[in-house]
Order: sequence, then structure tokens, then C-alpha cells
Amino acid sequence: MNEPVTSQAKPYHHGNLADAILARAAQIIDQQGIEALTLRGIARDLGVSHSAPNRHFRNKAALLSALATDGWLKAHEATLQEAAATGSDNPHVVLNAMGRGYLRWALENRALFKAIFHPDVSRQASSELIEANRQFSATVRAAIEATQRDGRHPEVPLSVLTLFTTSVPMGAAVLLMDNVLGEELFGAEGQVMDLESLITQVIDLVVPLR
Amino acid sequence: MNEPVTSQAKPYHHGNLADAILARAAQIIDQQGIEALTLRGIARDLGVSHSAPNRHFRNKAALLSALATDGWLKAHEATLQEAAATGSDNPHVVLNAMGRGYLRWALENRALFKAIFHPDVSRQASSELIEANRQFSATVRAAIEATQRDGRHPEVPLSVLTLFTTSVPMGAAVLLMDNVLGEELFGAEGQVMDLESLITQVIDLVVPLR
DNA sequence: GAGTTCATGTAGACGTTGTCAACATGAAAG
DNA sequence: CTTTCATGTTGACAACGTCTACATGAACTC
Repeated sequence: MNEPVTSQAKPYHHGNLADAILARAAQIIDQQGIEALTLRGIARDLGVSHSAPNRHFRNKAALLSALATDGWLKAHEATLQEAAATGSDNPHVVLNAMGRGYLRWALENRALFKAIFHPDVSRQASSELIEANRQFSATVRAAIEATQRDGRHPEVPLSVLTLFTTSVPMGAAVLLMDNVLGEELFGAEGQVMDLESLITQVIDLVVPLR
Repeated sequence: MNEPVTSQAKPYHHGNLADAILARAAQIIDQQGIEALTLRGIARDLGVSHSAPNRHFRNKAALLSALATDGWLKAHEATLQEAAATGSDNPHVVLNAMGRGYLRWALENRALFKAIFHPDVSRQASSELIEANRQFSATVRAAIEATQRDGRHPEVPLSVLTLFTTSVPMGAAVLLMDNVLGEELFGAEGQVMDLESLITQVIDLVVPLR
């Protein structure tokens, strides 16, 4: 599951440090939280000097931005893949699968997901980040538009339907990831639910299959 | 709109610094973002020594935790107030109003909303924070349960309905606040929508009024 | 193949931050 | 008036991000 941090291909002095930094950063975010991420700590873990990371990332925000860019790309990929797996061209079926793909991806890639919504990232956005975001948004927008043409909530403006549709996987990911609402809300009645089943059912409420 | 930072009641040396710190912290988050929040900066702005805040908050996370606690209380209040304003006891009408109240509150109180979801907060949760969260969750849970008894999505488990219902105002707040999805998604067709109308319509999709 | 170039890594420094311990102050209690 | 103790100050420390000057060695040039 872990990619090899110290790859065998060492084209330069100490291997391709940039990828190693990104991998280690994701690991730290997963294990210790995004607030425990420090450039010097990463450098220590990788056995390089404290300012080596600065050769590859202009500053800490740029590292987070790179993680976020990777996150958008991977999320896009996971979303498209889940849609393709249905083998259907029914807009409702496709969008439903996309929602599941996105939500499942977020829960399985907490580090990248958190990087996407980190305050430092939204401020200083690189052009690559903006482009990755734009592509993902374009895909989602088209899929949502298709469902509306297929009869889903024709009474509301597309922007409202878009906000509604994207809010659910995104909000559900945040709520489930940090368990924000506590055990008070979920599983209080003792019936602990399978996560996969929870994902399926909540997405079905947003994009019904029929 | 701004509470008096330097209150006239000065029961101790320099006034009640704790409240002044909280108020200034919220201001900084709103104006410069939560990543620009520093204890020393607050102390400077208030004209006290750099470690004065430590007398009132054990550490920076404790300050954020206090903000988050305040946030849950205020959100709870705003939610209940909007529900009461309907003068109705129809569960759908009540929950719909609660959703609007929460979303509008979040968009009008960005600082407290962001504190609630800050990574440092979810880790170190004070008992007051947990209690404030619990009370809010209990209110929301009861309102959602009432709509289900009133015929809303009786086919899904309550936990799924809860996740769905809470995801929308929460996710919409994040998306609208940081404009995460960019202009690609909203207003691209040139029809810029009134924010209040957007709130109403998106909540109506989650909790239909009939 | 020897010399040059330049991306990559190192060493040291600086200012800032969070946090702690020791000390000072003055309102409230006795 | 004296004591107490919450509140505020001062100084210190380690860690951090980031900058500048310097070192290294792979790749390119002739």
C-alpha cells in the first residue's frame, strides 16, 4: 500500500526528493494530523538537511498546494473510474456513481482531501492547482447538467442543483472524517452501519436511481 | 455589530482580557484568515505583553477550542431562533428553517465556523466544547427524527438521513465560504444569484416543504 | 576525456512563534 | 494594615520557515 519512499531510481544526489517529500507529507497528515506537518520534520525523516525541501517547494504553502493539486487529480480519476465501472450512460446512474467514487476516495485519502480544504491552499493557488480544480469541476458540472436534462429537479437553477449535489459528498466526507457530530448522531441506537452501505444510501438520497 | 473590545467594565488590571482576546481572534480570522492567527499578534494588538494570553488560555489550541465552543452555542441559537420564527409545528417547516438558520449563520460568522472545523480543535476537545456540540446535535437529531416520522424518507435508517441532512448546510457553507469549486460552477451562465435565494432553494432540496 | 554548468543538497543565520519559569502588581479578603 | 492570589510582565528557550552563501556531483560541451 505504501509507495516506496526511497525509490530505486536515483537520478540525482539523493533520489527524487520531491516525490519523497510529498509521500512523507501525506503520511504525516494521515498519522499525526495536518497541523503536525513541518518542513524540517519531513527533512529529518528523509535524512536530508533542514532546508533541502526549499529546493523543491518555494514555501510550506507550495507543498500543501502540490498535495492539493495531486488531490484534485486523484479525486477526478476516482470519480471518473467509478462512473465508467457502471458501464451505463444513464445520467442518473453515472452521477450517482461519481458521488460514491468521490466520497469513498475522500475517506480513503484523508491526507489529500484535507490538503484540498486547508486554508493556506485556497489563498495561494498555483496555476496547476486552479487547472486541476477546473477540470474536476467541469466534469462534475457536466454530469449534473445531464441529470437535470434527464428530469432531475428541473424547477431549480443549475447553480442551486450543483451546490446541493456537491455539498453532500463533500460535507459527508468532512463529517465522517473528523466525526464532527460525535456519536450522538450516528450509531447511537446501537446499530453500527457498514461504511460502504452508508455511502451508498446517502448518495442515493442526492441522486436517486429512479 | 462589533462588540466593544475594550469594555468599560475593568474588574481587574487591564479589563477582562479573555473576552477581548476572543473578540480580536475572531476579527483576525475574518480579516486575515485563520492561519494568520498568533497569540503574540493578538497580545500586540491589545497592548498587553506577549504572554498575557497564556493566563487565560492554556495554549493556542485552547483558544481555538473556546472559539469553537462559542461557535456551537451561537449556531445552536441561530438555528433555534429561525425555527421559532416560523411559528409552525410542522416538522418539515421547522427543520427547513433550521437548515436555513444554520447556513445563514455560518456564512455570517465565518470565524467561528472555521474554528469549529479547525484540525487543532477536533483533536483536543474540552468538556465544554463536547457539551456544546452534544446539545446542538441533540436538537438537530430530534428535528430530523420528527420529519422522518412525518413521512420524510421512511425507507432509510435515521443515521443515513441525518448524514444527508446535515451534510448539505455544512458542505454548502464550506463551498460558498472558500469558493472552492470556483466560478466554473456558479454563475458561469452569467446569472448571478442572490445569496439568500440560493440558501432557500438549496435547503428546500434537502427538506422539501411539501 | 577534461572542463564547465547548473540543478540539487548543506551549513549557518535571522526573525517569529508557542510556551515556560520567575518576578511584579494591585484588587479583594481577613 | 497585612496577606493572598489572580492577573500581567520579563526574559528565556526550542522549534519553525526562510534566506544567503557555499559545496557537490551528474550531465553537457568541446
